[in-house]
Amino acid sequence: MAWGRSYSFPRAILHIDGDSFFAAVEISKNPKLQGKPVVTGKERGIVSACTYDLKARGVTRGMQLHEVKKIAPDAVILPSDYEAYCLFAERMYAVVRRYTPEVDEYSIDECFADLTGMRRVNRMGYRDMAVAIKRDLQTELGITFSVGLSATKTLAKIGSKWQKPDGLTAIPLIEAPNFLSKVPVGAVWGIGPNTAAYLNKYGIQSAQQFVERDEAWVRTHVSKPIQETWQELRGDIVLPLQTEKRTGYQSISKTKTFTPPSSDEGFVFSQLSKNIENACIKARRWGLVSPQAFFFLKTQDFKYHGCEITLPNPTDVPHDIIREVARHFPGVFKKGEQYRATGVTLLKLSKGEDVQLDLFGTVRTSQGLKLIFDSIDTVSLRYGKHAVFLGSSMNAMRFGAHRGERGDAPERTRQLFKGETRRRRLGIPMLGEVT
DNA sequence: TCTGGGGTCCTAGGACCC
DNA sequence: TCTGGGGTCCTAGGACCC
Repeated sequence: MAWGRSYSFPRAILHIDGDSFFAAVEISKNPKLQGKPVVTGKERGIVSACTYDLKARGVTRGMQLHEVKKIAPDAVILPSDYEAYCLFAERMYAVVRRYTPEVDEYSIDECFADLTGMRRVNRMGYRDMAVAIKRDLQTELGITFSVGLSATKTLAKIGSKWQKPDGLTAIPLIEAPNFLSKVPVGAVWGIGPNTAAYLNKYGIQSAQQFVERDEAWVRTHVSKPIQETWQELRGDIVLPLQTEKRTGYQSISKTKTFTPPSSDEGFVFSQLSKNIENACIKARRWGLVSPQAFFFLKTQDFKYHGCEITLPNPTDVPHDIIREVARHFPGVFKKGEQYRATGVTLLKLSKGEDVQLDLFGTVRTSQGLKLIFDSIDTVSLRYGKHAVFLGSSMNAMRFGAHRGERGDAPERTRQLFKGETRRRRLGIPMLGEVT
């Protein structure tokens, strides 16, 4: 059995969680903010992250920023700076890698590390390693972290959550029952509200009560992911660390809420096309192509109406997708309905076979660009200037010329479209002309 | 939870085939 | 035409996470 590979003895898994990460990065970037109540998420109008003093005053994630201002007029509200957060995340991973190569870059503000077998190399025990890593992170990043040390990812997560911010909690297996009896089962990583309610029905309130169920019960009563959680809580590793870098995505989605909501068909479609463009930008960045996409419209009462479409060929070009979406859009859009958001998901992504096309990379890129602009033009033509936020004179071009006016308000556009069938309005019969 | 955006995996059940 | 049994593939939808 290879040293360090066997899971038959307990392992030392660390979970590291940045405290109010985005807000903390902002403060680290700009020390003048030190000690001030900081909120990020300005661009979305809701709280992405906030400092602990604000949490203590009742500010929560997702809260509307105008609510925040009422509670805390002194709050410093900043837009998100994802580049900085990514940079800090990279620095976090790098610090941890000084102690072990086995690092799982779980998310932008969290990671797992397997310290097993590193005691000789680092000349210290596991707990001391956790202390040292935490200290290094704080010194070098100027941010505090909460850390959990235990035998599995799930248990380490419970540890890092145990004391926040700036905590360090080790849960040796022998002490696990004590800890787990104080943890509500719904607070366990992987057990959401639905599963928690389900387990409660069987008299399971604490994580420990779940652990105490026997294997037969678990096999027959909960799904595979929850069975795995059960094993992890008992100290058996079933969720190994993921130490490989991400190479792509299974799916890419883009959604955007607009306020106020709209019942204007052209406007809603234009939002969708914008999302498609953005999704394609991301797909191209990763060299991925999609053979299938899903789009949806979200009504004001948060109902989703959508449609899955098969693309003529795997693609990363918005033009290809917008064309197909336009075909199915009229079947999904309901007149008079108020929509608050649209979204698109590119599905079943695979690597575009551009490996040998690299030679023609520039050609390919410029073709792509051309097509993108083609599609922008196409959409602008069909759906009005709202379709993309560049062309300002579409309605003038298509309708204004003979009407001697420009229709820019959604209501106006609707008036202009009066008398035409929806299909006609959406320009479907003209697809051939534009391509 | 009066609700933003981006992901992953699992499962039940239908379609289809022998 | 009806009946039985069993396998695989696919999809819609659920649940969860950050």
